[in-house]
Amino acid sequence: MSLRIMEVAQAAGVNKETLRYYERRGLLRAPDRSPGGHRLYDDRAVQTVRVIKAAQRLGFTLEEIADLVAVGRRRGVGSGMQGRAREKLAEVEARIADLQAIRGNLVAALEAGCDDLHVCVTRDCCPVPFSEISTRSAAGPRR
Amino acid sequence: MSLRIMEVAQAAGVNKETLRYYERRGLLRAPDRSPGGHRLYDDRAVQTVRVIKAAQRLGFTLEEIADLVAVGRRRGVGSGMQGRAREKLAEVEARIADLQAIRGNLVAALEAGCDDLHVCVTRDCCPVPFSEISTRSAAGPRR
DNA sequence: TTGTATCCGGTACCTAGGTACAGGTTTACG
DNA sequence: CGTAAACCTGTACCTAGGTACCGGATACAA
Repeated sequence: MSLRIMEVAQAAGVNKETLRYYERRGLLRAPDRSPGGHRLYDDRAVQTVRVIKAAQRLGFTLEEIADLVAVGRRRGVGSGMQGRAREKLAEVEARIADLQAIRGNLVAALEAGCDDLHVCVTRDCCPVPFSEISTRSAAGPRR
Repeated sequence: MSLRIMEVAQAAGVNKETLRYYERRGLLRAPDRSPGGHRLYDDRAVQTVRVIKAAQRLGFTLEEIADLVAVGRRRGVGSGMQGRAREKLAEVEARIADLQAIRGNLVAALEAGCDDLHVCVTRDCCPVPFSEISTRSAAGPRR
């Protein structure tokens, strides 16, 4: 039994373009084709997509997932999943710490009744450490 | 005393292109110009940039900050900063909760010794709720 | 056979927050 | 006055993760 791209997409809850995109990115193996060139997936493909989406929710990027999938194809224990999960755990914990710092500043700003960015920064009423914050890591985008 | 674009950029710890970009985005007021067209900032500009960067670290997007700055120019209490901060606090808390769920799954996967994405999803050994996760909010990008 | 739904490959576009040229002025210094 | 550094505008490019559209081919139902 083979599945068309739209069937796989619907079953996995993604856009069909996303499947083509994953194939380009090396996340999905290229499926068989019909005589006319249409993709014919086996039903394991749906599960693979679900696994990819689950891994994204664990905080992995598509590039990392492509690595994991490639390693998984070489089979067996010791694929590196453990090590990568450990690294990812550290990242996630760092993000949580960042957000909690942000949360703390927001709560402080609310409690102090700050109501204007410029007033806050020029008066001393404001508990949000604008100058400290702004010199801490002054440039570069945050994720 | 007026400052050149590079002086402002260095003082605020950003790229000079970033200042032009903020001007385009409506975050910085267009400064005076020299007879030849060079930007001449007053020294309050440095502080404005620092405030923008601080607000970014509080979790606001540039668009939201542009709003806040515009509102701030209309002056006074009741600018909406409080309300917006409250909304932002709710968002930040939701993101923390998401990340803590992710963290929980990673810890569980590590403790159970999962070492392969496909094996985990097909066997019952794995505590990571792949199917539940993958049906929860199946499509759309995560931030 | 005709209609229409689906598919193909390739490419362009989207958000967010910038960064990097290119090619042409202006300013500052000696 | 000459020259080097800084500046100008405008546009293209970057990452991540897709989404949308194009012209043309294919598949399936009536």
